[in-house]
Amino acid sequence: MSDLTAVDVAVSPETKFREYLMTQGMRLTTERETIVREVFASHEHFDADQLVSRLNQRTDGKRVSRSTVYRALAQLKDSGLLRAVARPNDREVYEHDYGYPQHDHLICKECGDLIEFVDDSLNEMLSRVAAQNGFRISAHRLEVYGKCANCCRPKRRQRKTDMI
Amino acid sequence: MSDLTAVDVAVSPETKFREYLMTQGMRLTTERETIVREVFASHEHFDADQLVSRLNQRTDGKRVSRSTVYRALAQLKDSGLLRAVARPNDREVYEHDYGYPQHDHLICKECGDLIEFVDDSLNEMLSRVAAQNGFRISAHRLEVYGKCANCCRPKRRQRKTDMI
DNA sequence: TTTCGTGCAAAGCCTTTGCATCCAT
DNA sequence: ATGGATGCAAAGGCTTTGCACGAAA
Repeated sequence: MSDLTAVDVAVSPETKFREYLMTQGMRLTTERETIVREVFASHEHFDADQLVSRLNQRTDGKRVSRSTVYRALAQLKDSGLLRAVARPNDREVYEHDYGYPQHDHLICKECGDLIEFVDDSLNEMLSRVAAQNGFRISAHRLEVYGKCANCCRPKRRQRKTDMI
Repeated sequence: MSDLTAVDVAVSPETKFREYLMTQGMRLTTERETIVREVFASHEHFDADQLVSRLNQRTDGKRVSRSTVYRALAQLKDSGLLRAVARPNDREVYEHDYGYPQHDHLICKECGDLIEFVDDSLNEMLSRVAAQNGFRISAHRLEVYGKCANCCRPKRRQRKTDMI
């Protein structure tokens, strides 16, 4: 992800997941633990398929079936550990919703890059609008589409990370 | 839709659609014309399936196949006449993007109602963020999830349009 | 005639689910 | 022993596409 600062959290994702599962009469199985760890091993955005691939590449034999991954993703979302942020290619894209500050995204239509940003005035605006409509907000999703700085500039060839 | 005021437009949706199609070397066929008219006959949000149903209920024999509807929706989107606004039940939901002011939505998780709103500070914020990131915005989608006024209040039974 | 469009049915794609087997308590 | 969990394969649900026929220029 970008340069947003991680937030201090009291307990690890595994623990938080276990606590959630317990409230649902479920257990933190080996598979589910493997998945949470893999999910929180990196701050990148990912979709179900990418997660499955990452799990399949493991050499420690801790593979998990696709079904279990999908089931776990739903549980991670319900537990507040993950959040669905976009659906670029008809695939749900997830990101950490635990230990990470709330933010929104600029989405480049050319290279698909997701740029995170935070702006307080958005929340002020949302509160105002909610009040005006007697609406009780539980969440929001703001996706800003366009062209990122890199894709905007005149290109000889496309350069990914420039300025070396 | 809600109480947003329609914007004056120079040409009809049909005309605008025809113009777009011509630039693509396509024609405004009877089917496509039937679809644009049906789409712009009402300001409600709709999904592909609802549009197909509306077209199937016609008694004037002007029915259109599902494939053609899907193809036309893509063209209407490309032409700037329609915009995809949400995807509540895995169905893409569309609304008019022509002759209607730009706005965003409060989406009630209980009853599924879409409430439109406009707030200038959002655009100010977006411009600022875009500038900071060297990002060129082409569009945005803001979905605010929660509970609408109607669903919030203590209910004996659920009432749709109250206060009679 | 030639190109574009339509309709039908089949295929695609991501995701969900039925079901038999397994595992931990 | 027992209820939840996993994996596989099949089913689902929306959307897209191949293809032959039809219509307009």
